[in-house]
Amino acid sequence: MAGIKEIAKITGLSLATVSRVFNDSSLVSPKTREKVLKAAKEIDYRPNMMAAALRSGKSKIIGVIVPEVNNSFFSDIINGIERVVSDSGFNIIISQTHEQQEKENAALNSFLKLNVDGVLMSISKETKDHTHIQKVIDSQTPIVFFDRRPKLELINTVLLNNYLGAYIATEHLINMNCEKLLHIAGSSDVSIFEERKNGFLAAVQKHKTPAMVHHLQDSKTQTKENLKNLKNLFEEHPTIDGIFAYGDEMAIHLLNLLSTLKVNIPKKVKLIGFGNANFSGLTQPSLSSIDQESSLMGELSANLLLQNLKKKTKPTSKILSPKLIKRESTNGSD
Amino acid sequence: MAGIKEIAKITGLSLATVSRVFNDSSLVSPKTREKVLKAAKEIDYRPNMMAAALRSGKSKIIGVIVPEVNNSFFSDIINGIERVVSDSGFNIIISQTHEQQEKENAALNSFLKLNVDGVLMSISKETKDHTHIQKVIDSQTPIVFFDRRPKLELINTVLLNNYLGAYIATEHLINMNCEKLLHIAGSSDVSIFEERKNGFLAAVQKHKTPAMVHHLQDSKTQTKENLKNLKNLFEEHPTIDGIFAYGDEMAIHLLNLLSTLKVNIPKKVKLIGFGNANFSGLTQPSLSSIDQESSLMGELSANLLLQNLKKKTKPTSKILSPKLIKRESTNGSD
DNA sequence: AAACAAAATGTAAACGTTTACATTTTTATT
DNA sequence: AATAAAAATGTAAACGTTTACATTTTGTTT
Repeated sequence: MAGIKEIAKITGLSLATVSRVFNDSSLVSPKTREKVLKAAKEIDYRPNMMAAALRSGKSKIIGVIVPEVNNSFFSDIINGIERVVSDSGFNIIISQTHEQQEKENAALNSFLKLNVDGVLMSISKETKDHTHIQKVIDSQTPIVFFDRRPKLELINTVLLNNYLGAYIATEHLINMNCEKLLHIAGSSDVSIFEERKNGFLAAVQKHKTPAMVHHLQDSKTQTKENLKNLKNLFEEHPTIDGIFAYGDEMAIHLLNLLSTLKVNIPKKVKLIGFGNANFSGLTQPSLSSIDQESSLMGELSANLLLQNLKKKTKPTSKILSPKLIKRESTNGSD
Repeated sequence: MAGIKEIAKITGLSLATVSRVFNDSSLVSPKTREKVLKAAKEIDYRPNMMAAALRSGKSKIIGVIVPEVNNSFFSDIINGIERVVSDSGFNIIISQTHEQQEKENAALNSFLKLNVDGVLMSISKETKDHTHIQKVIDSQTPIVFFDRRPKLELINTVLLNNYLGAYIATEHLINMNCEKLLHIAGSSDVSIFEERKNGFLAAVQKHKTPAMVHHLQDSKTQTKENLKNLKNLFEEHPTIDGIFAYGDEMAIHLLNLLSTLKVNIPKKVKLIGFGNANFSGLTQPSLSSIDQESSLMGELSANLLLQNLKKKTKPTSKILSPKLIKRESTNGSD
């Protein structure tokens, strides 16, 4: 008995007024409010969120789903979300999908059972079926998608302009006097990778720069198969002098591969990645990349969700613009 | 009305038996159990965890506190925790402290309000005051500390033998024929860094190897101040041929610094870090390090907590043994 | 000071489960 | 077949809040 009831007894007030102090404060007089807060402090009152959630239907919990927490992009997003959301007294509960649809379903199910007030998520690469997402939408739980969206209508999204990012990256290579470009493309099943490829193609076409695209055999970046193929590629096309990789991790592997092939970066070949991962500034040479404004993405998503929690607004779509980060890997003078 | 009551009505059973089907299943006959499950599927029943939590006092939520999620060590731990805990039907809720005591307090407070069944945490570097932790302990909520522990008695801990890790790392340098060693030490306020330093000192003493320890001025690794000091250090002591850095990120900075000083790693100087971060295999040369068995640490912590949830056991302390990861930075012949 | 409106407080039911306790049904024992 | 024991089910209160509605208090206007 260390609850609201206790405070009511101490102060001689009713449950209702005490409760109101902690919620809709405007309806209670300053004196009683003070009395209640004093008593609350005295008994070290901690509201029972479960009880409040049950009665009010609002859990004050926001569910966040990311593919992987150990990924600087997503953890920056989480930081952005936290910053916005914790000020409003919400708790966030994070689940990882590890890019598996099954885990995504499980996470959403847990969220519904926990009665989360809203969901922020980036769908997994593997996700094809959207019935579980539809279930969330049907349950009237507001949901905002960031970075990756499902192919559904009328949803809230905060996305990066991947096409533009790739375009900028490619133009940067061209500006640095590259004359024969290569794009290492990510899985064409993933729409953001497709957009990056398209941005690359648009830029080379615009500038009439000779270019080629290489698709990896294996979706895992660092397989022997992939590296062997790449090695062959470079040997067959020695005139390549600019590479745009679909992601920073891939770019780092290229950095290492080219180094073993005694190809100097950036003198002989310039290289740019995508994502501006936390390790991209640490390599040697440091890696030029495209920054995704990840923490801003988190903040915007969270704000959009909070807005939806207040009152159902019509579906909104925000598109962020990526930024070029110039580092050593594209910076060599000849 | 899509709850247990609905199912009771459909099946003609009482609330109690229906509830029992979803909990203490042994007390209900196979036939009725089947009937209930069928009805549950029919109406797509989703238990309301808030109600269950309120009544039973068990939230089925475990709170996890880490300094930073964007850190391969801690996210590996989280993965380990998830693996163990999700099988048992628990949800985990993750909070970051960003190494700030204030955020740690806030997180623990939220956890108590949410009535978490247990807490898994690594205290922040900044934490000096333990009253908030004591509050959790007093509230009878089981708690397990991993990697970093507060200076409190009678607590559950899962720790790494940092002393041993440092010892192994140092011995490895000596085995690779280093004759003058340097340790770049982390803040002496943090006990794990102190242990690493002690391990280093023990190893050089044992092998009678000349050695020195450098303490950074600024706790942030990559400040100009620090780099300048290090540069001076190397110029004053050109005979140094083996370095043990207190962490991998620091080691990478050294890698870059030495490279600009035209000092070849590993031919001239051998370098080893600590932590086996996700980027350590990606640098050039790749970085030798000490692996912390992070995901095992997560699993053990989670198991210990689950055990405590079942029945209050007496405080346990587990110590994990780190493993040497040999890579190029210590592997040069000559 | 009467009449009314606005502000503050109170009463009691409700949220959806779990669970102690009571009752009924089934099974086993004689 | 009677009895006891075990298994299955039922009854109803309780968990700690919130909130619709009712009531009382305070302030304002005439």
